[in-house]
Amino acid sequence: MRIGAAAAASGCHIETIRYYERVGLLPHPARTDGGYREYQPKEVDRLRFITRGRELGFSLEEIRSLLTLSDDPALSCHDVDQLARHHLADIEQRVRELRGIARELQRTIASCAGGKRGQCAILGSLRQRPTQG
Amino acid sequence: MRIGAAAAASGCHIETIRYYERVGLLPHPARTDGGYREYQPKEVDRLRFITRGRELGFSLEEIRSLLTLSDDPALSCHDVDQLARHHLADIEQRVRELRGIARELQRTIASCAGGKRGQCAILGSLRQRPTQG
DNA sequence: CTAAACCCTGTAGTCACTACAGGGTCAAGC
DNA sequence: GCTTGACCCTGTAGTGACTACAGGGTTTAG
Repeated sequence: MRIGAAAAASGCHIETIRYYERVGLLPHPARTDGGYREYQPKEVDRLRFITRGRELGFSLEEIRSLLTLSDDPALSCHDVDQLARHHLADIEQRVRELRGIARELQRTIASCAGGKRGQCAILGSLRQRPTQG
Repeated sequence: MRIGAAAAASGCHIETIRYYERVGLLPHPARTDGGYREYQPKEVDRLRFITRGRELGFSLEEIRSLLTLSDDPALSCHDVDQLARHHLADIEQRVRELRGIARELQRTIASCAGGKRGQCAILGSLRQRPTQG
């Protein structure tokens, strides 16, 4: 199939597919006489693997590792597990940080209380050092 | 004060200060005879406002808006409030997404169960479509 | 035969920095 | 006066993961 169909099958933009090829995540596919990329089912599977990994928030480098592990016939499940756990820990850390930020914003917005006067609590909070709590 | 001191006072890297100046978030400061940037307290305050906004996850464009609103003598508190609420909604959306990803990863990791056999549940999950749940 | 849909390459833009090369300035110590 | 080192300057290029575009070529349907 050609790149448009591969894009439709994988939920990945055409430009992104070419980008993945450029950075070496996808092999160079065969070409038609007219110079069009011609993808085999196996290559589309690989592309889906990548997009799925992206959906799960893995970086392209992490996906590169996962692909290497996946290609390995003597499948080292332990390495995959380690990578996934590490990634999970990263995500959980990000969630904690964002929740902290959200709490602080909520507090700031609440203290604004529709104030019609010249003193804006939100701007005031930005002018100050972070509240520790 | 010079840029190094301004960096220390604001918790912002020297290169980042120059970058903010380049993109127009900070005014061009006065220069010493030797060509060094010379910052006034007011400019350091502005820099702190920016770094604080970044800590709260505002984009530089959002901070640009906040600075404009902050500079406005007829302070439009409503606009500030709207911007902050919108930003909060963005963050909460991001947290929901990340939590969804974390849940899915947890499930996948759990189903791996230290398997010593050739079938890795994590890689298997990546080879498939997203689970809908 | 023509128009539209599809595809190609190569380059540059996005965001918010960060790193570097290759210089200049300034203060302290000898 | 001279050297050493800390500090600063400009300009450019790199990061990650794309995205957008210019300026072309190919294929297919009517």
